[in-house]
Amino acid sequence: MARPPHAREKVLLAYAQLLVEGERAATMDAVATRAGVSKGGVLYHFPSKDALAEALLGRFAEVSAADVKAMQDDPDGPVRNFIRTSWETDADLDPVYRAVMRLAHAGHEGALGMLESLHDDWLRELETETGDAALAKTVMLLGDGLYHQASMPGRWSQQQFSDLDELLAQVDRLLGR
Amino acid sequence: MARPPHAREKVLLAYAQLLVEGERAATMDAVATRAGVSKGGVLYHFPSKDALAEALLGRFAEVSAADVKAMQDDPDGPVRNFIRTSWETDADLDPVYRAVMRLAHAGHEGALGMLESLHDDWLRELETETGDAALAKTVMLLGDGLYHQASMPGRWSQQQFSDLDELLAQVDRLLGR
DNA sequence: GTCTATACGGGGATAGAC
DNA sequence: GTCTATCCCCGTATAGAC
Repeated sequence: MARPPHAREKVLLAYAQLLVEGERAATMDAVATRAGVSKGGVLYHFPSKDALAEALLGRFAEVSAADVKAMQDDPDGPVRNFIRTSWETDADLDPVYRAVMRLAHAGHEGALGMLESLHDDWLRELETETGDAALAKTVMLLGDGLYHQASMPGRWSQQQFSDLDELLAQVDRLLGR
Repeated sequence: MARPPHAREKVLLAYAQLLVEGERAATMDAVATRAGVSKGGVLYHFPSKDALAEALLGRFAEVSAADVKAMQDDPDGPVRNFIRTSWETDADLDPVYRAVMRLAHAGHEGALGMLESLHDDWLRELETETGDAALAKTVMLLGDGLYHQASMPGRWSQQQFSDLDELLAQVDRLLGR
């Protein structure tokens, strides 16, 4: 957090947004325009495009750690927390997660590694609650499915399920509750 | 099918492969090299890069129609067929599907539309078998989860489940079988 | 039908003014 | 700390030879 120069923050945000719209759309020029600064201004804060990606990954590390913590602390348990946060799209993690996913799709090794690591953390929590590896993996798959749908640009099948409860009912069924 | 000039086929295949490795990697130059022809050779068969994308979508229409048909005709029923084919990665559809997904991620409208349409077809078949819309959507989500994992470059969590049977057992449980 | 040569545009990055 | 000007590389596409 730590109040960094406001412009830097806006640039990073613009970069993340543009990534979600398509990795190709995230040019230095487009980032500058959206952030309301000039190309040179962007390059001042981030000396290269890769520096921009690294900064995004740093942000990702922060929010994903917080996400795992929230999963552990949720009174409803990790499974329900996981399904809920995979469903909701306005969480802290979501926009950053989707941006990093684009980087991974584009072949960025660091992005790929961090996603895998978060994936592992999630799975560990799910296994802890369910005590059943196969079951945990199945819940994981449901979350991945939601992210798959969310990863599409535009408004792909936005409302597959009418609401979160309809989906949670299915999860309960799977858990034999 | 119809035996088109062999080179054309090789070019299209190379393009699809490169797309999966990363949309940015699929340059005309890279396609030419992988297909074993020159840049000019590629441009002879496909007058523009967009023509290459259109040809891929045409191929996708063919194999996805065949996929839905196979789903309907499978003696095990649409659900098991869907889960099995989402799990397996060597099917006819798979490489083309993944390539088109990259195009969609890059913001290609046509690719997005065709994926949505196939998605709708799948869902209809699942609903027909289960007679339960929410259940069908849940199965759909599992398949999407598998594709999400498969959509990552490299060997992301290649074997989440040790084998297909472990996953099918979970599906049976969900269906109450 | 396939290749070489080349024109053209866009994106990343540097230098230096303000 | 932010901007303008500029260079260079790479990717697409055209022209035309073989």
